[in-house]
Amino acid sequence: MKPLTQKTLTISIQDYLKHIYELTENGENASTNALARKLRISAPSVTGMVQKMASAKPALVEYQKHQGVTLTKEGRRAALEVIRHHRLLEAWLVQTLGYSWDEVHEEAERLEHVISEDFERRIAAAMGHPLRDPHGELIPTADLKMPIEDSTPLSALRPTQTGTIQCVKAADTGLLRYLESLGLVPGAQIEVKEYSPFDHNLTVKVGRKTTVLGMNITSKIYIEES
Amino acid sequence: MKPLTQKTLTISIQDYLKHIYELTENGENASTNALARKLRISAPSVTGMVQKMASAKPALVEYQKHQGVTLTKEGRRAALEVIRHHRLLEAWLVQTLGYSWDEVHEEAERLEHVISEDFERRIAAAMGHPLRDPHGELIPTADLKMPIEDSTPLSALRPTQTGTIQCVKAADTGLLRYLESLGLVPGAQIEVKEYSPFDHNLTVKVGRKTTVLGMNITSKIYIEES
DNA sequence: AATAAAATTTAGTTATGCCTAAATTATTCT
DNA sequence: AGAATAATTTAGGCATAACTAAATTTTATT
Repeated sequence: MKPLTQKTLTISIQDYLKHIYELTENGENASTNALARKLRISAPSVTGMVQKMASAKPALVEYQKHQGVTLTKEGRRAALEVIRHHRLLEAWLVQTLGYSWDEVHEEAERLEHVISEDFERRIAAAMGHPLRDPHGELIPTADLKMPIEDSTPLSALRPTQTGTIQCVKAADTGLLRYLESLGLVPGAQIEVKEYSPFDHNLTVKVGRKTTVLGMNITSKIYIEES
Repeated sequence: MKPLTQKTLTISIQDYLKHIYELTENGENASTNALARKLRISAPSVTGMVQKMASAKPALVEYQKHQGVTLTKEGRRAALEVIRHHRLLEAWLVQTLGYSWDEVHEEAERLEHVISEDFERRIAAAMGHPLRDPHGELIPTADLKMPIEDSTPLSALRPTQTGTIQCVKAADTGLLRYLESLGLVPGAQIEVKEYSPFDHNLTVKVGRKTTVLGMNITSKIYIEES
């Protein structure tokens, strides 16, 4: 008996659902292997749990051997509930406790599983039912529909095109701090100056700063064109 | 496979510690049976876990067969940490989200285990480092000392004595609502009118209301005499 | 089409935290 | 003190969610 770990590193069903949702947003099925990588557990563990979630009543996922998983209506609702919690919490932490956008993710990650529906309603109301979180990500509605994102990845823009940053799809603290230092935050005006066909790098101007950005970044920033 | 319960109703070490703290506040050891009743699990389960907590390094409790449990310094710190979280959260939920004092307990019960030290610091600072929660219970300090409670149980007062309600030690929603309807909330002035030696009932006057209270209630209300 | 490589599942194991039933130890009563 | 009762622990078991190693199925290559 050493430090008495307990706190079983068991992954909650909610986390399974959330990650399956993220993997299937593009319409594809999520492979059990991809899920395993994302959840940082072994592939057999995922297969086992996915089989249970599929044979639960009501079923949370659809699953066929070697075909990967998708969410059922039930499963999707549960996933959107967690995502709504997460994003409302991020907004709430920033607005009322002065967290910065690079600090909120971890905290929200833990809180999202334990807040009540009452708590959810109260913070949503207190903030005037926000549509997006501090990164600009859309917040699922109270009736658990995901609004449609109409902005385009920065990576799809070409020189002379301009727009407003709508959303930055990233959770990593270091990256977020870096992007903020460049002014690459939701609401910022951006103009594409140059495009390099070799590596798909874009040279962009934000405020009075000009920066060269790689695909790894431009694919994560979403723009409302103007 | 039915509704897929998961969410192991496993009791966290933090909860064990919190309940042991509550049972040993009066200086006595906590019996494993009393703990079992409080945690609503079987006595053997408690014995097993308590043995682990005692042989963990660092040990969280001291335990000898048939002698019950007490907290070690480590264990007490961990317990006070959770209690501090709980009470700060209750205060914060009331102050910033408009919860009433009878609604906060459950929510705080779940949140207390997942908030970060950073979160704790932020809400404490935002509220100006409150000394008591909405029920008047003392909040352990940031360095994890429990302040000393200097008020007396209402049950110890006798006619003509007066004072201010300092603290109401109750968590039950119904009881709290009832007490609030009688004006029996922290800060209220109270005067003892009559004492019944048979059943120890007290007749008290709060505001312009006069009420007869049984021991079950008077033992839970703490008064600062005046 | 056959074979090699990769992805995925099955089989079997482990650790944990709970349980019930039985055994033991402590306490109370006459 | 001795017997009856109550409190507590030991023993043995079960369920769950993870794991590794082996088997199988799918996909890619020649």
